[in-house]
Amino acid sequence: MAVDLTLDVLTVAPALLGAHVRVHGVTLLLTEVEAYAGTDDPAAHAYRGWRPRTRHLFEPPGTLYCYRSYGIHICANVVCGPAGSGSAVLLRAGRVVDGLEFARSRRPGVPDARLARGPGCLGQALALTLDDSGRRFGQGGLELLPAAEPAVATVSGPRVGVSVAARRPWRFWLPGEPSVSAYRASPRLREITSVLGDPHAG
DNA sequence: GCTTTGATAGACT
DNA sequence: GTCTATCAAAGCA
Repeated sequence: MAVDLTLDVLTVAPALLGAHVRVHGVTLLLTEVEAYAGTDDPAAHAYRGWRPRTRHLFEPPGTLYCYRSYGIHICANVVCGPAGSGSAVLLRAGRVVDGLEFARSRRPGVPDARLARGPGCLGQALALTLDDSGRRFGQGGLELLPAAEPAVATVSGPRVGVSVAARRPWRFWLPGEPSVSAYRASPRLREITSVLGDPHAG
């Protein structure tokens, strides 16, 4: 049962848990994702509309959108939702199920369970670069394979490192997976929190 | 032009 | 638990 990427991002995101992503010789089972609802979502890169950097977000569902974070990391998103909505699912973490040798060589000294723990690590394990942004799943060796069966259970919570709309529980993960990254509030949110109180409450 | 800011990760106390 | 390297874009003047 393939995931219909044209559905709402909040439907697509949890449906991608357990799915496989294959690129650059490594296959990853997705264990953690976050939903970003395009121009409706203050935390999304697409919120302020089309920009040169975010152009691939506005391409058809099934497009890969990669961006550079904090100077050194490459994070990957799957564009989804209605065409042109700018919605995407951030791939935060996964478990390497094939191509372990490649992933290990790209992240020397890292235990297998942590090869793709966190969006920056995931990009590194998959050897993603900004040149991969704009590629389409299903073409040129970039594949998105649906989960063999729907996830037994999923959990949701606030998105990591997001300083706005922090109350939207749009992070989804598979409970009990060692490859799921720990929650970290945005540095900016932490400042705000210290003054206004806990934004996770309520 | 110049300043601010991250959808981070790893090192450190 | 806290601190920060690092750099491309965005935002502003």
